[in-house]
Amino acid sequence: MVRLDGTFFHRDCLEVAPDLVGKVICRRLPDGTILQERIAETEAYRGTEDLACHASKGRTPRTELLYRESGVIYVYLCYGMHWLMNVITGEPEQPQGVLIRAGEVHSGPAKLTRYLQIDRSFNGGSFVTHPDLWIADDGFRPALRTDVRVGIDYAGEYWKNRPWRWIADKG
DNA sequence: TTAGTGATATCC
DNA sequence: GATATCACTAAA
Repeated sequence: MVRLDGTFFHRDCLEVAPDLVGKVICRRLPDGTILQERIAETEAYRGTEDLACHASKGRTPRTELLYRESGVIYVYLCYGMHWLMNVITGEPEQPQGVLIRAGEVHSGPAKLTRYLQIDRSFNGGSFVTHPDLWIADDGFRPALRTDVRVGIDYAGEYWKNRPWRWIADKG
């Protein structure tokens, strides 16, 4: 198991998102327990022109993290009760990131963060340096398939139909 | 299909 | 200060 470093995340989100599927997300709890789960699904959000990307709404305190350096952890609350976790990718000042959409065991972005006990306290940290949250490569390379992104009907026909969701193929 | 929940942005 | 919106989930 090798922890992913800055060079892994320092690429376009359209490269990082498929590469993240099959990687192992690791979380050390306060009592020392280490949780691990393989990533089964990711989505890419790319730039201000991508109407599904939060940065398309403008640069605000909330979206500021998208402009930070790759590897930064972006966690936000959705529908008042669900924490969603992203990793920032690409060049600083170019807002883009990858949503960790599901694990092998816990399907659904909010189920995964609930299992891993991730909340806003991780927002602004980094997958490269955080002592209790990181992503590792154990050499496994799953077969992938793609699909459109979920829950972005508001983004218009073009962006809604980008095949920017990557899913580990079963079997 | 719908309720539940609260941060965020936008409009007074 | 008020309101509308939202990268979701569970129950029915």
